[in-house]
Amino acid sequence: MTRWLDDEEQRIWRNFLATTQLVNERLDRQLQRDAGMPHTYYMILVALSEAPGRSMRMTDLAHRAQSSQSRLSHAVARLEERGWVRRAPCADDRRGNIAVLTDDGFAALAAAAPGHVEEVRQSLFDALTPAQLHTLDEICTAVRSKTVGGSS
Amino acid sequence: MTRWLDDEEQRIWRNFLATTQLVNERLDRQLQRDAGMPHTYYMILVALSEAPGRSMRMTDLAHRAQSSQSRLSHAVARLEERGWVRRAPCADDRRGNIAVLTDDGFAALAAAAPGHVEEVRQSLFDALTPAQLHTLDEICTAVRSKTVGGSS
DNA sequence: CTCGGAAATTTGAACTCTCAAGCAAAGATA
DNA sequence: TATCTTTGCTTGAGAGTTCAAATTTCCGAG
Repeated sequence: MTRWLDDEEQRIWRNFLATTQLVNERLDRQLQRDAGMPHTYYMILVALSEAPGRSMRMTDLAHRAQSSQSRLSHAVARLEERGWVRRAPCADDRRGNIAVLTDDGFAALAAAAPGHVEEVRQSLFDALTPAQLHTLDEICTAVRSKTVGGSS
Repeated sequence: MTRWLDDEEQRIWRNFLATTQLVNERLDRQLQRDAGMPHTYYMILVALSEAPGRSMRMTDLAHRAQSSQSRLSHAVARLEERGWVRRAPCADDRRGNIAVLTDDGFAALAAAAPGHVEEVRQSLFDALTPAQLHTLDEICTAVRSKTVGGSS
């Protein structure tokens, strides 16, 4: 009673897989090469840069940057070593930690952004028509809203 | 002269990113949990299982399984330790190596497949209408055919 | 035949990610 | 106030990925 994929579904699935992997690899490679950081770190810096005070609680930051808490914790540790982020204790909750984007971190992000955006355009947007882009948006929303939370 | 993303493009980009990451995570988690292997290993086993003689040259296998040669080499080493794949020298090219799927490897794949397919359906197909699926296919093809090879 | 470059593959080190534990502080309950 | 549970975050170990540097073999030009 397994709902196997037929040939056409298989083809589409593999097409999808190859595509998303391609985009991811290009993104990661560009950032690593030109800015010396993986895409996940870039997302963390972006999230911080958009937060009020360029700072955020670790848990909130994890959600914003689409990261697990453990991953974020490790990543922030590395970013702290580079002087791009620093940690500060949270005033109203002594368990909490706040990650703050430093000026150096902001500068690193600003330096990395143009090359990254260009890669995003070349890897995705430039290949699509406005109509395709619109449908892609709908597709992503549909996939995400389906079974967002699984029982653990 | 950076071609920045406007607000709408930003939103779509992040939607896309979150979606592909979600699908990937679900895939990886399901396989790791239920079959004890990451998705990349699964793809290698699938590629081998579909090859004549259930065997393939390393380089061909790397292409088929969307892997770098280095990654494949490491992966096959691990798969060999589990007895799921073995290496054989290549007859007509002494540099070459052939990866062969063992019976145990085939059995492991067969055991993993149903759960994986179900996850694929739940994570992607079930959320989409036939029209969306068709467009998704076109989108992926468009993205992949655009700038397939970059100058290195 | 010989030399030099290209191709096939592996290896090692550095790095990131995941998972399972492990603390410490906060909240709830009695 | 004395637990008990939950929340926030970190830590360590194990595993996979990447990049650059070998290694071995093949191929073509002299």
